[in-house]
Amino acid sequence: MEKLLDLISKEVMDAFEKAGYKREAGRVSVSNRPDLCEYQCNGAMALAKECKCAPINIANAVSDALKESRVFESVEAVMPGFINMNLSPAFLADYVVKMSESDKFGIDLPKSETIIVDYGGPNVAKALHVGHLRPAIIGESIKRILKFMGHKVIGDVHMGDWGTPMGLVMTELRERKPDLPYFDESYTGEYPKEPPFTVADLEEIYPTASAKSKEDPDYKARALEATLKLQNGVRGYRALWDHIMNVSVNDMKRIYEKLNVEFDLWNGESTVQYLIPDMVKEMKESGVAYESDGAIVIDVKKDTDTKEIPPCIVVKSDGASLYNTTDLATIKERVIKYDPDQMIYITDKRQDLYFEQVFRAALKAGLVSDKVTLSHIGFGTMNGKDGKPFKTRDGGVMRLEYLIKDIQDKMYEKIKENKNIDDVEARKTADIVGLSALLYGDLSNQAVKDYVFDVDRFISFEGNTGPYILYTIVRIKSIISKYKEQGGDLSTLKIGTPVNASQKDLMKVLASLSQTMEGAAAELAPHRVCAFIYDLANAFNSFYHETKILSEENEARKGEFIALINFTKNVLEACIDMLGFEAPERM
RNA sequence: GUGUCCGUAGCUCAGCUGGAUAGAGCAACGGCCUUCUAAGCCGUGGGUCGGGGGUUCGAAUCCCUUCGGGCACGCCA
Repeated sequence: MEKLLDLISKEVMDAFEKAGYKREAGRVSVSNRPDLCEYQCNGAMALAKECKCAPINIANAVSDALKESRVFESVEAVMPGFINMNLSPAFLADYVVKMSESDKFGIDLPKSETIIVDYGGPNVAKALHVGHLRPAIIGESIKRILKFMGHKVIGDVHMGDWGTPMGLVMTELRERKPDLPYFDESYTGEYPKEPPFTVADLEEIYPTASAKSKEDPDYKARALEATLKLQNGVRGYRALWDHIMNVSVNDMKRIYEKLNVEFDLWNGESTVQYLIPDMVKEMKESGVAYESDGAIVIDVKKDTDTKEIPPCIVVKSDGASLYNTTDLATIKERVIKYDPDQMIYITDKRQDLYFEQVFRAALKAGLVSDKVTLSHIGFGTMNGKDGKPFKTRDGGVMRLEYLIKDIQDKMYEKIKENKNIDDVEARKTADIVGLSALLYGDLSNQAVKDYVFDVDRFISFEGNTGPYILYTIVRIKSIISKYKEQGGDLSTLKIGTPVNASQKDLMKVLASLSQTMEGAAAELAPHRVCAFIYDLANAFNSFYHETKILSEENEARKGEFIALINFTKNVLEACIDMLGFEAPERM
């Protein structure tokens, strides 16, 4: 379906043409003066100079040409040259009915693309912490938005699973349990199926090892040696690595699941190691990569640059690979395996320059064609109420699991205070509503900006929060289930012409969905979806208060109300699904 | 130093492909529950859109400049 604003614009453009002016001037926007009109066109004023006539004359001519239009209820030219319009209720109703009867609410889907979203970026053998929250939920939401828009989207968690940390863990493990068969290079038998450690062990081992290596050069040397053995495929070390991966990945999945975050690929740095030697060789042979200060680099400067862009280092001077190397190899692998149209990376915005370098290097080295869009969404820092990066009370880094639990516990307390319900249901509701608070609190901000993480504000039922949105949905669900109890049948209902102002407002908000989704998808901006559902929830609540729905005596009209709120609910639910949460039945 | 992002109400944030009186929420104050969930709705007060120039009929929005802050700038990720 054509977007509502486009339909209206077309109508006004025709009128401009009919009145003898160029049609481009007929672009319509939502009014910024709702007290005066619903939609406005400012084209007459822009046109005035070039036509050498008063803008009001143009506006008058155009509004005359629109007198017969069935799209508008009223059209008025106002000084100095605004054209103010109100939509015909019947036209609006017709539009919303068509939306409700169409697949995807009548949104015109773009050409379907294959898009890889690279987000998450956790490190194996380390507990997920608050720093992993934003990439996970922003990435997840972007993935869901793009999926909704009909794209084939592949989410890749892309773990840090191949560097020195792995060697550190193995070294510490060897200190503690030197007799394990993994460290016996003469051992040829099967290795145990059970890992020689638990997640809890792992999470304690890494910081210990990391601290030791900083103090003890000898220990550090052993860790590097272990890393090398792993990377060279020494059998015992590989087997041990598999254990670490299994234990760690299972735990990550458990936490990500709490956030409703799901990945299609559990790839990481290790995944593309096999591609690196040939890739580097080809880069050197073709001449794009050359030696500089002992390292292998690719120049990525451009004449148009306004700043100095340092070369992209592909191989370190000690011959080892680094983050850049695996990222380049990953691009190569993705092109071969998935032939994507886009790759989107979600990381901290501090990596802006880094990704610029990698993207240029990938293009220059021919790993990817210029038809493929490579983009980096850099998000800002999550700050505490003091405006400084979020820390626990004692100044440490909070584990993600605790952060989630904390917000869900607080929600539980709040629910128990307000409602008299049993613990099991309260707990279940608290988990759902708490998650909405966490996700919405983050996603409602523009991703690039730093934001203040304020649990008390997020879990509030008032204002622009997740719980408020859910409350609205639950309210609708409650009305609908009562309607059904009274013998109503939803399947026969159809949205009707609005009978009051708030109903019309609600329908106008609904009709702007495609505009919102197009923008959110183009800008990869979940906060646009948040802004939309907040508007929609507000519009519904106003309608709810102005209109008695179930006690409406006119049965046909009651049915039209129910159809409208049911559609509203469907849109709200689709939208919160794109943000990564869902609504409970009651709250 | 160079580059980049940000600066909007007391607080937290929208708005930024230029339009009429800059919007929400929180906090403050005042109304609205015998009736669909008051976790709601309606209303009041609160702003030199960091400052200064410029472009334009018109600028929070575009350009320049300046101040303040965050961040990044070759072997970390």
